[in-house]
Amino acid sequence: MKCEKVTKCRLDAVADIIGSKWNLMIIWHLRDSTLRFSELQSKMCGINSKTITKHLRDLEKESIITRTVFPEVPPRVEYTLTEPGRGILPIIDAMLIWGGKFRHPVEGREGCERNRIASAGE
Amino acid sequence: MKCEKVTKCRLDAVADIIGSKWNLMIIWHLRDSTLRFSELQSKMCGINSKTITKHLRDLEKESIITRTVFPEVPPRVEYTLTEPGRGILPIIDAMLIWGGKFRHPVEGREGCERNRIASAGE
DNA sequence: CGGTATCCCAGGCGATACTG
DNA sequence: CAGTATCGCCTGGGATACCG
Repeated sequence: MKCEKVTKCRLDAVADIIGSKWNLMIIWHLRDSTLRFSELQSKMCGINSKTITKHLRDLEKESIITRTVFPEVPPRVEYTLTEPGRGILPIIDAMLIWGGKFRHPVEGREGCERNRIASAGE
Repeated sequence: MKCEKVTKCRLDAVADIIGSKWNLMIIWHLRDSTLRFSELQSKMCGINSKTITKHLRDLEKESIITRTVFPEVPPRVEYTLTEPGRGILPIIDAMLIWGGKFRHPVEGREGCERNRIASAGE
């Protein structure tokens, strides 16, 4: 039976990486600077450490980011985009542009749902 | 606390559409022709009708595809990409190109996981 | 600090059956 | 043909707690 087009399956594979919200965000946040675990976590609306770890590991496995551990006393781990990883940036840009063109601007006031509760009083 | 960048949240929204494997595939298959429900379904490794229906409805709601019902005796429903929808095509292209550049070609023999079972031998 | 382990629920998706 | 309904598994991901 098999799928009639390989294209589709390729797409399928690529979508596993590009298709994940979290992956996209990690890559995006790493766009112009190396970040540490905690920095990433806080930038991403306080995403769960379990979740972020998983995606970080995936991206590392896919050679999209590199993970550097500094064996210091207060442990430090830094994440950086690799070259292949940087190749995704233009794609994200395109997505954002598309979003800007066809979707209503979304003022930004609503932020992400995840910390609407946290910012409660706000 | 709030996310420091709106960009991220935008990305989040766009990822809801572009970030879904199925959505991507539907859009891709519609790239150069209108297709009927069953055509789409068979092109996509025999994806479940429930699943495909859901995504089709989502995309329709987002004005990425249009759904045309022909009130004929054997019912016919056709799906077509809208203009905004076509705007996603270049992005998918970029994804595919990226995939081709940085990931090993993936000969295609493995097809999609979903019917590896069907092709058993593996 | 940077995780891992555990629990748990909501949702995604497949299979199957049924309908207009 | 083009769905909808139901069931049931599995993963994603949040919360919490603990560790090197």
